[in-house]
Amino acid sequence: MRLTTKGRYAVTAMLDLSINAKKGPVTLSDISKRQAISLSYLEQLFSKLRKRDLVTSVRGPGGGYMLGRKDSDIDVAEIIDAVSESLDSTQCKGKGDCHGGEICLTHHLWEDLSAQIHKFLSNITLSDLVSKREIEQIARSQQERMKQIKANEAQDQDGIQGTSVNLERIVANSL
Amino acid sequence: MRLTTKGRYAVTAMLDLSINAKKGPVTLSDISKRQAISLSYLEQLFSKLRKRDLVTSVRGPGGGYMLGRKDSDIDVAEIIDAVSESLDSTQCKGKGDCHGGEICLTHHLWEDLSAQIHKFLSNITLSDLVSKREIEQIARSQQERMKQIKANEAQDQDGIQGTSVNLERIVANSL
DNA sequence: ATATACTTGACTAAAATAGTAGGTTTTTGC
DNA sequence: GCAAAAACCTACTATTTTAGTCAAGTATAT
Repeated sequence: MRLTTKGRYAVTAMLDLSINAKKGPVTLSDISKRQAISLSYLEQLFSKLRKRDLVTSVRGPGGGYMLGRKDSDIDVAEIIDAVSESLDSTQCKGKGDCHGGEICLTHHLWEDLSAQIHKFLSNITLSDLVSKREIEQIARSQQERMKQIKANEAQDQDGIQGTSVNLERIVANSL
Repeated sequence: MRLTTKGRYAVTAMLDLSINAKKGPVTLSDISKRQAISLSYLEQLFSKLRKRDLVTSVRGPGGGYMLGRKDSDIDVAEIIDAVSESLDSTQCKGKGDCHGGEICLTHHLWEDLSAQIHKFLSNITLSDLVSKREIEQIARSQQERMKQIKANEAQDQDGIQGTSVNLERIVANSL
């Protein structure tokens, strides 16, 4: 288990989906604008999320991404695991031995620790997050702005980023 | 709170101190050999640990580092905090507002999450870790080897690393 | 005095993170 | 059928963080 900004990006994007994809697929382009995450980076992340069936995709015009399951069935740990690199358990994988047969020193400890952090994060679902009142309020105001943005596509991007609430940045400073 | 290899290195080194510095200071050079962490990287880490008074240093011949407090008073969270980069709370630092006065979206959630992970790690002390029986056993066999190493300093380093139990590597694959 | 060992700063190398660019499918609507 | 919208895919680049190296100090026990 590794906690870095990558996982936060992923959780933020999934949160955005959870809020905005209730009535149909949402494009990465929209998420990119709302959360100020680069489109291609989102593509990379969603490729991994799709492989774990955390999201489903619809191709073609009007397409986009939706949650792969109910938001109450998707937990934070799953999302972070999906986008984080391989767990890199090069040695002593659960066998309790390593380094020439000697007992694995702090192995059990860190396994415990890791397991407990994982368990903690796996008890928090997307729906837990979304159900916070303030989140929905701000999400609504973002949807309002998206309409304006779409109505006036020619507008410069600085304006969009300057006024749009930035889920990612909010998330970034806490974990 | 950020969980990366850096924090694991630091915790591993502190564990080594906790085990080996009971009767006097331990040099970074010894830790470097036992845990296969580069001396200079240890120097960087211990500089930060010293600033937080997690370790004390003794200069001159026979000097080295010791724990700054009882191992039962040093927790994992403190160690990770000490070596990890600034918490980077560029915005909405506890004020609950950001982005032009709008309510901070997922701020409270992640603050909670971070706080709970932190709390979890702060409940695990070095002495908790050291008290695991296997750890002490293997530590003793490491001390035996150190004697041999010191008795025959001219020996090549590959031999040392090849036979020495590598605390760091054991730790690395679990979190 | 002098060897030991901490201390500091500047520098380099490798890895992970983040972003760019350019394409190819697939699907919809005209 | 065709054009546009969107996912999908591959390769490349830039930035940041980690990790390690080097060299010149400073303090201190013997």
